[in-house]
Amino acid sequence: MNDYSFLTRKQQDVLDFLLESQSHFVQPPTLDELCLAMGLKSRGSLHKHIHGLIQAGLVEAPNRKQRGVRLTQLALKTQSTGLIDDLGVPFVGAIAAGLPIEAVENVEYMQVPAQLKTENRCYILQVKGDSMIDDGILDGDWVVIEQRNHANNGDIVVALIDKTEATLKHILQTPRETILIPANQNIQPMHFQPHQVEVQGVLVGQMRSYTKKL
Amino acid sequence: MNDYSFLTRKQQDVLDFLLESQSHFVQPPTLDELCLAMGLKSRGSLHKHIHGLIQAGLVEAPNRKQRGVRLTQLALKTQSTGLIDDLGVPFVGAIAAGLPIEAVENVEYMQVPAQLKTENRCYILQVKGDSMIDDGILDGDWVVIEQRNHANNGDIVVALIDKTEATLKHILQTPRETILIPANQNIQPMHFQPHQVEVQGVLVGQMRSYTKKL
DNA sequence: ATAATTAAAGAACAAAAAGAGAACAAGTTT
DNA sequence: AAACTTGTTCTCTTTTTGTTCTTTAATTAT
Repeated sequence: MNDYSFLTRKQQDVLDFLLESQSHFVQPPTLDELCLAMGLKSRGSLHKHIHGLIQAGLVEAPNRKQRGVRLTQLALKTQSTGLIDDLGVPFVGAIAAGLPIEAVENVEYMQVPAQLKTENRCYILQVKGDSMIDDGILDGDWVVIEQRNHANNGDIVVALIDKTEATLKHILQTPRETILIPANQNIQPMHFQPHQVEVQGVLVGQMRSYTKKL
Repeated sequence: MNDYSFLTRKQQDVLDFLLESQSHFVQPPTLDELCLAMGLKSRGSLHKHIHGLIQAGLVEAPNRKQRGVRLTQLALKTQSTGLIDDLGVPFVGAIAAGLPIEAVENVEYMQVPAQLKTENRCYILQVKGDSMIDDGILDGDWVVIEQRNHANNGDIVVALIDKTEATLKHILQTPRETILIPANQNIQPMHFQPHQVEVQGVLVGQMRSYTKKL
C-alpha cells in the first residue's frame, strides 16, 4: 500500500491493517485485540512493531491515560489509496460541444469514490448536449476528467479547438490530422490539423443523478 | 467528528447503552436501574463511568431534584451524525436481469457524492447486462439505490420477481398488473400480477469507471 | 556457512481500568 | 419519625493493558 521504505515489512503490515480496519473498531484497538485480529499470540512481538510506527510518527504515542492504538493524522493523510478522499474532486464547470468551458464561480468539491478517479489530478465537468449519447453519457451527467495533455487513440477527451471551443469526444490522432468523433449517429466526426486541437484531459469516470436537477 | 474516543471502554459502553435504550426508559434511569440493565452489581463502579461522561459533557450533571441519568444534546447529536455517513454507501453486489442479486462476501463502502444519493438508506449494485442501455446504464455501471418498497410509475426500480429473480427496470403499476419495462429496444416489457413483483429500491444515481475493470 | 536482522513467543511488571461493597447525606415515602 | 431511595465518596481487590526483557526461530545479507 504505502511505501515507507524505512519501515520493516511487518511494520508496514501492521500499518496497513490499522488503516484498513480503523472503521471497524469503535474504540482504538488494544494490543491484544490487534494480536487476535492479525493472528499473533504475543503482545510483546506486536508492541515492537507499534513502537517502530510510533517513532515514525505514524501512530500516536500513548500518554498512559488513553489506551489503545491510535493512528496519527500523518498516517491517515498518507493513505492515498483509501476510499475516502479529503477534499474531494473540484467541480469546475460545464462543457457543451462547440462552446468554451463555462466555469462556475464557486468551485465545489464532490466526494468521488476512488474507483472513478485516478491518482493524478482530476476535475469534474457537467456535460451539456447529446454528442456522447451512444456511449451512455447523457445531458446533465458529470464526468471525471484526469488532467493531462496527451491521450491514446480511442480515449474520450476534453479537447480545446482553436483555443476557443471545448468539447468531449473520442480522439483519433494521426501525423496528418486529429479527428474528434462523437458518440452520436446524427453527428459527423470532425477533422482538424493536429495543432488546432489541444487535449485538456481524459475521461476516467462518469456520474448521473436521478433526483437532483442542476 | 466528535471525538469521544477519549472515553474508556466502559464509558463508551455505558454511553452506547444509554443512547440505544433511552426509548425503553419512561423516566431517566437511576444508577441502580442501569446497574441492573447492564449486569453490574455496584452503583459505585457505574457512577465512576457516569462521572467521566459528565466531564465529557455527554451526560447532564444531576441537580439533586431531578433524579436519573439524562443525556445531553451533545450526546444525542453525536449519535445522529454517527458512522453511517463516514462509511459511505455499501456496495452489496451485482444485479443481472433474471438472476437473484449476487451478494459480495465482504461489503465494501464507496464514498459517493451527496448528489447521487438521498437522505434515506441507500446501497450500491453493479449492473450486469444491457437491459437499460437506452437509458445510458451500461454493463458494469454502478447504480445507487434508495432502499424502499414503493415506487412511482416510470421510476427505475430494483424489482424482485416471484421472490427469486431481481432486475433493474422501469416500473408501471396499475391495479390489474405490474409492467417492468427495459430500456432496450430488443427486449420486450414484462407483465406480471401485482403480487409477483416486489420493489426493493429506486434508482437515484449511477456511476461508471473508464479505468477500473471489475 | 557465518553474521546480522527481523519475528515470534512467553514471562514478568507497573499503571490504569473496572468492579464490589460499605458508608453517608439529601431527598422521598410510609 | 422511621424506612426507603438515590447520588456520592471512599477503600479494597481483580482484571486489563502497555511495557520491558529473555529466549528461540526464521529470514536476509555478507
